[in-house]
Amino acid sequence: MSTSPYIRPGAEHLLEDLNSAQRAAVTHDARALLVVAGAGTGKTRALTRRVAWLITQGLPPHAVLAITFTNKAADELKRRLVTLPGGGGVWAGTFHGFGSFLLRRHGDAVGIDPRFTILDRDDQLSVLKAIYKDLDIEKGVLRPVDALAMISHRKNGGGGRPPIDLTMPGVAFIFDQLHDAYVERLRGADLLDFDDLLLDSVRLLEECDDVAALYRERFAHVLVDEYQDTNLVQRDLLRHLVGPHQRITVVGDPDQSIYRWRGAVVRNILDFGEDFEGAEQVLLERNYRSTGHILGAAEAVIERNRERHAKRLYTEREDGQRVLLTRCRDAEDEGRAVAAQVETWVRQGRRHDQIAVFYRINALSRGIELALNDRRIPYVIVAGTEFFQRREVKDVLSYARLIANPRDEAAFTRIVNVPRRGVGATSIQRLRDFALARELALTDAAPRAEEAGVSKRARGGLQRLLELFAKVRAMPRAPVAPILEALLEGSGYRATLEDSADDLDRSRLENVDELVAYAREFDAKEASGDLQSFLERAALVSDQDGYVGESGRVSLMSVHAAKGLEFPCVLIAGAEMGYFPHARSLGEDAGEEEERRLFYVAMTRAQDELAVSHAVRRQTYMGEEHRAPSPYILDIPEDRLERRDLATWSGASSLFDQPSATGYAPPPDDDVSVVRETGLGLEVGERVLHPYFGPGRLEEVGGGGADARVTVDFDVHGRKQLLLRHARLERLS
DNA sequence: GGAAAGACATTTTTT
DNA sequence: ATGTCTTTCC
Repeated sequence: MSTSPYIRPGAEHLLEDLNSAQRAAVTHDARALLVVAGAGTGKTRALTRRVAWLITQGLPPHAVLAITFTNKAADELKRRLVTLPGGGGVWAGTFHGFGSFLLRRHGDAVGIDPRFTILDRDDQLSVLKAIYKDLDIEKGVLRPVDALAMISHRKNGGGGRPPIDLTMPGVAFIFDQLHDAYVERLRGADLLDFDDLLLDSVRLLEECDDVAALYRERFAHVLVDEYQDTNLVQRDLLRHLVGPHQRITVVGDPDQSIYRWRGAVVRNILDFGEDFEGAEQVLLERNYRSTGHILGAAEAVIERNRERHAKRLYTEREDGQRVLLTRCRDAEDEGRAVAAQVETWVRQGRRHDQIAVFYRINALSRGIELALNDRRIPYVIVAGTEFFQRREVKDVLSYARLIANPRDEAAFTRIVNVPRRGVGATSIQRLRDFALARELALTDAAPRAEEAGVSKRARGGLQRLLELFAKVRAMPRAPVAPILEALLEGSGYRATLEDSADDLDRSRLENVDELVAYAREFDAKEASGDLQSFLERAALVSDQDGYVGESGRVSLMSVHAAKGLEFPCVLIAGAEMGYFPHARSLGEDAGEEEERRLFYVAMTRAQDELAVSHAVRRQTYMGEEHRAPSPYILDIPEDRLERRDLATWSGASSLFDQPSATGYAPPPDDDVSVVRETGLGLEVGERVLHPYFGPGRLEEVGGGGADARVTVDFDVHGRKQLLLRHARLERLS
């Protein structure tokens, strides 16, 4: 391992409080460096320090490109660098932000109007739905959401499972039509979706040598955080950006790759050495975050994955409390158990904001919220419906988008009749048909509404809307807040909310005001910020960017939202088959491995205390289901667990008042004729016993070796597919 | 064209 | 159980 030969004066303090592996990561002079940083090993710290280090070694800050997963991470990085001389010049942002940056400047070289608008998922769906109507396509054969998923899948360069089955009769034909129309529609209206931001950036660098040369010249060192969650297009972007004389550093942890469904490929980080010549790596394995029991339990879970990078985390912390595993009768019980546990921790001196509850799917928050409300425990939901996704906020932004880009069809459709101005579905469709036939943008068709056969009433509404746009377009593009105000007043949007008797509209009005306040703040802070950069900011902020610690409340969030965070006390709810792993991932190895990583990510957020709960029965929209505990729990060594059972019949609810209830018998150990690793000794038709599902009949054995999977028809729980490796089946003779 | 009532499907995670 | 889409009626 080679490190820099000498240290410039003044840089030593950057290394003082680092361990030797971290130092190596910070000072390494490899052309391409992969830092594999396990959970809680000081990854962000190493990355920030490395940037600082490079700068103190003489690299000009503006020659540094730092790509992070969220805007929050980028802001954090910038904040820390500001203290360095010239540190403010670093370009830090997300992949999508960088793509947007490139295309705004050079998009015209590849036929993209630099005034393009960024479409989020909602907008994409509305464009697609309009296409269904225009092309007279039934939604029955292929749902818009699935078509969209497939479009995105294709844009991301395939990889993994296609979201829809194109071999189904008629599907491929319809999909092709939708796909082509979608692409064409976006291009025609200067709209880019998230995927386009990356894809077109790659195209730009590929096709325009001078642009590529310009940025290869400018960025001498590229750093990427959370590399395990990059997709193929992002990797290509980096490869085009990083020429032979540049350096690249990527940081990540393959065990925390949890965005496969969005196109991320773990192989990116595993294959880093092949993608970037002369790559070297540094392993960060010392965990500073968790107690021995928590880390040991998490490691035991993740070890079972096959596709991983060899590493073994260790901690020098005490073992601490065992992982508390609570078996609950149903969701209601689980909610109460969670609330009781929060109270216990608070009694022991924890603050509410030191506690977090994680779940696999957002829908699970409901039951927990109810229970916390019952006990008057303050909480905050992280993510959920995010501010910029709210209907009213999107409405106002759509107005603003039409000022910036008059051809923004998605925005036009959204607000043309909000508030009501007599332009209903029929009028919109007439207008659209008219525009389509003449290859016009919707807004260009609007003045010719009469030709399009739009009714007189609707024409009046359109007229008023167009006048508003003309008026506001005459305003300067900065500051932003007055533009929003003018739109709110001129459209009657605010007045409609103010006059409404609906409670919901009340809070909508507040959100609208909050948006204006946000714009004011933007105006004050961003000296060069105009409407376009404001809209860009609004389009590219993520849920995770909104998280604030120190709220004095318990945090509730999905495991995905928890990525990158840490809490002294963590509860994981719903640790059951169906959630961990999620039902939809079953039957696909890569998917199941990701589910395990997800559980691992959840566990490793915890610093001091970790509690896991599962319910044996759960109410779904189809009725009541029996739930087996998550197989991942079975992988936690018994001596790191403390079990509690609230599902036995005798006085379960009284147990809430005595948290130290006695445990139930652990599942039988693998002694008697337990079959693992291979299917040897088990035959189809045989009766078998599963520790949680109970007795059943073996119906099918598929695959071989460690990947063998079996189908068992359980007497009580019905037919299940299991990975033999994890199933712990016993023969019942 | 619009509001209200009813049908309907819907649940993974989101830059 | 909820929110979204469709139908129905004014």
